[in-house]
Amino acid sequence: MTTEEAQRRTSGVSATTAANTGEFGIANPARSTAWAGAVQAGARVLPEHARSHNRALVLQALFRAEGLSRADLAREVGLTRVTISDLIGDLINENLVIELGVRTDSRPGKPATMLDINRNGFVVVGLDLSFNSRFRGAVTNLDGTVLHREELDVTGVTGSEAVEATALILERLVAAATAPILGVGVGSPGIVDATGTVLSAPNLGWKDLPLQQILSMRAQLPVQVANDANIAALAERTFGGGGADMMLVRAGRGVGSGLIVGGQQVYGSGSAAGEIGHVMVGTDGGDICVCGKSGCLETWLAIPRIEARLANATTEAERESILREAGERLGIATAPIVGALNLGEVVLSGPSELIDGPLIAAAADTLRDRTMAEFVGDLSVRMTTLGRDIIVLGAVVMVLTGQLGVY
Amino acid sequence: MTTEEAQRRTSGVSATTAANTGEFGIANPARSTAWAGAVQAGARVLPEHARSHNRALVLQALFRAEGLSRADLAREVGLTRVTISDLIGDLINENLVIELGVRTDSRPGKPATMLDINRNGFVVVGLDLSFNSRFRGAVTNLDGTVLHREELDVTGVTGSEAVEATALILERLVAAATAPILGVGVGSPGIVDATGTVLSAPNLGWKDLPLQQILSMRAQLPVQVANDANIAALAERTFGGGGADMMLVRAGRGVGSGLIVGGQQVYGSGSAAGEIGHVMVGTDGGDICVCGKSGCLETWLAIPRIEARLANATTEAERESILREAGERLGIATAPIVGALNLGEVVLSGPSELIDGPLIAAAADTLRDRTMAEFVGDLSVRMTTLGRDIIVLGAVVMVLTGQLGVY
DNA sequence: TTTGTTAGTAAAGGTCACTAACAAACAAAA
DNA sequence: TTTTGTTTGTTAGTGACCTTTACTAACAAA
Repeated sequence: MTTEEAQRRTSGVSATTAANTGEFGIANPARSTAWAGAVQAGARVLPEHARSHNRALVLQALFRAEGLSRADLAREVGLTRVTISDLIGDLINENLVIELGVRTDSRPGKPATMLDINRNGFVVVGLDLSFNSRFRGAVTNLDGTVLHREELDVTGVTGSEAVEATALILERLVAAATAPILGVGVGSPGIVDATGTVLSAPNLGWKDLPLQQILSMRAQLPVQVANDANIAALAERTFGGGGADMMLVRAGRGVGSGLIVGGQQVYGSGSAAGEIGHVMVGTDGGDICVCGKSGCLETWLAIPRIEARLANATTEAERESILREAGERLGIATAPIVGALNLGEVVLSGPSELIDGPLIAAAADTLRDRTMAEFVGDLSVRMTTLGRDIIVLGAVVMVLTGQLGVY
Repeated sequence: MTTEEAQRRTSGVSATTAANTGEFGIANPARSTAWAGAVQAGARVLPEHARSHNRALVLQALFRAEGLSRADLAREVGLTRVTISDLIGDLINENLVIELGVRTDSRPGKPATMLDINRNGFVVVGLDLSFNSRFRGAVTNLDGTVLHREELDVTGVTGSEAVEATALILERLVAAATAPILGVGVGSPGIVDATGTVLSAPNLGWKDLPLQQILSMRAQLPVQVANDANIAALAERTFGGGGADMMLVRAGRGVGSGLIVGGQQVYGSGSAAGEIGHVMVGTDGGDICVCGKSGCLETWLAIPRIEARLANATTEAERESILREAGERLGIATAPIVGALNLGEVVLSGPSELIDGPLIAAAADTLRDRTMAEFVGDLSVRMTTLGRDIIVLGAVVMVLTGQLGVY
């Protein structure tokens, strides 16, 4: 690896950069500048943690509204101009923030120096392993704007071959990066624990696979791995305008979901939050599922199942009835969740030609019928606006949160 | 009010005590020493916030394991002995911590001075407004040990009369306090927002009632109000051995629940989290509910409904069948919630002669049948161990959390 | 008596954000 | 044009906080 490559491949954020350019060195540990990182259950807090929290706040403010001056930030965040200047000084040194020049509009006082996140100074790599037959990945800037895409056919590929395929597409993406890589985010199907170990992903034949560790060693970069539907919820929250109490349901080969409760991602007692595909819906039977039960949500909502039913439909009315039934079943299954968590939003992700129409309308109707209007009156049931990139974007959010504390 | 009374009634925790003894002064604002309080969305963090967080950690450690020395605390919390000594100095000055004497067991080195929370130095007042015909309340020490109880018949009492009744029982409890009162916690039925305003409590005829503000003014004490089932979940978490991902379902006149997700209480987008009584269960109809729908969870699980059905049962088998059906319906309704949140525990609260038996067994069976064993394999479905005091204890937890940051 | 260990305190040092004060740069009024 | 007032960003000094280092007190074991 040449020096330039090392330069490009290694995030310049950490002060330990120089030590990490060796091919077999240890990758940068994920910097938990997010406050949440410091305040995990029963962790002491030092002034330096306050500093990283405030630093993350500044970055967040710059993320959300571009074109802020130091004084603007001071007002926004609540710190003094002095402290903001100090923090911004650090951030500029780390090349995370840049000065855009003086504010042009005419008003009294010294003209302000406009600042912004260095949106193109770093890139993020996002990987989507959720499709059955192909892995997808992208290089994005810090905005989530896709700069480069890669796809890889993985039909029938499982086990360690699938790991190799993941490493291969990651390698290609890393090679395509035009700026230092802040980190790598991976959305994997199955159950993924907090350490990025895939506890179980039947489709890929993975069990207790420490994917984060493997990829991090290979790429010499900070890597974060999480469940695909879960990070889709993250993406919707950050880039799709999702609220603080939200559920994202993803219909594909199977059915999964991700939950944001009180602004926080839900992980669950066994890292299996969102796994609603094999919850039985209703009390009137249903088709047999691969899991052995009858009438699982997946038998109603999985895309192959819907397509199979639609294949027998001859009229438009039949087609609509099939889609409405799928939506109804989704409504029946999610009504207790929406009620118990008092969710404000249910967002759907999947092929829009099937989902965005009678299905989603029926789901909304059913949800309203089966819950108390007083509690869920302003419930919004809608399609995601992020389309097929939602997993990749979720991976980006994961990296931004993990490395910069931005969310 | 005499000086002694003022002394007793006012928490000695705050440095502003002297200013708050006036009959019509403003009560101590709730001290948010908890870190969560300081780190609400987008709040800057100063070194002093770190201090209060660490202080709360020390208090928590002392709460959980009594008989710790300063050096033990240093090891436990991760701060140095010097810092712990400093924090403990403050806490002893505020009478929140006491020295128990030197450790007696024989080991090398200087014998340690044992410390403990001053468990009887302060009391907490808890109020339970959840019963239809009577308000209940208790004075407890910081352990949650009940020192004194009060009950008040409120059959048919609603609206402002119910507020007066609440104030009356609170007054009696305050008069019975034998130590400075740390704060007052109130568990109210209905929907209660973060400011302690009862947005809606049909049974009591309350709507947009700022109960926390009213009681706080009357009693000149910090008051916190929340939904009854929600704080029951808090109680179960702190005093009942509940885990970090847990649901507590409370069957009474109606059906409510409280959720702990990732160790945090769930509030919901409209402060209505846990309201599952009027979620429809199954797809095969059911009795008409007061809300107009058919087959709401309440029509299956509310105690009056169960009792009405049992009145017609002649044999033990019939009785058991009725209870099993109620449990099944509970299982059907909660299965999607347990699956989506990957809960580790479902705890029931209510009259144990009805719930603790076929009902809970059927609920557990149904939950396991309708979810994926792989995800909820170690799901525990059980009765609360806290009995009728659960709401009062929840109120205590709320005060401990709000005033001391302990949870 | 000596040695080693543990508890708690004291002093010094570094980090962090604050207040106060100031120069630079501008608009608008005089 | 000069003066006044406003806004920005920086410098200097202060206080809060936790750490490291160093110390004394008190004990067990050899």
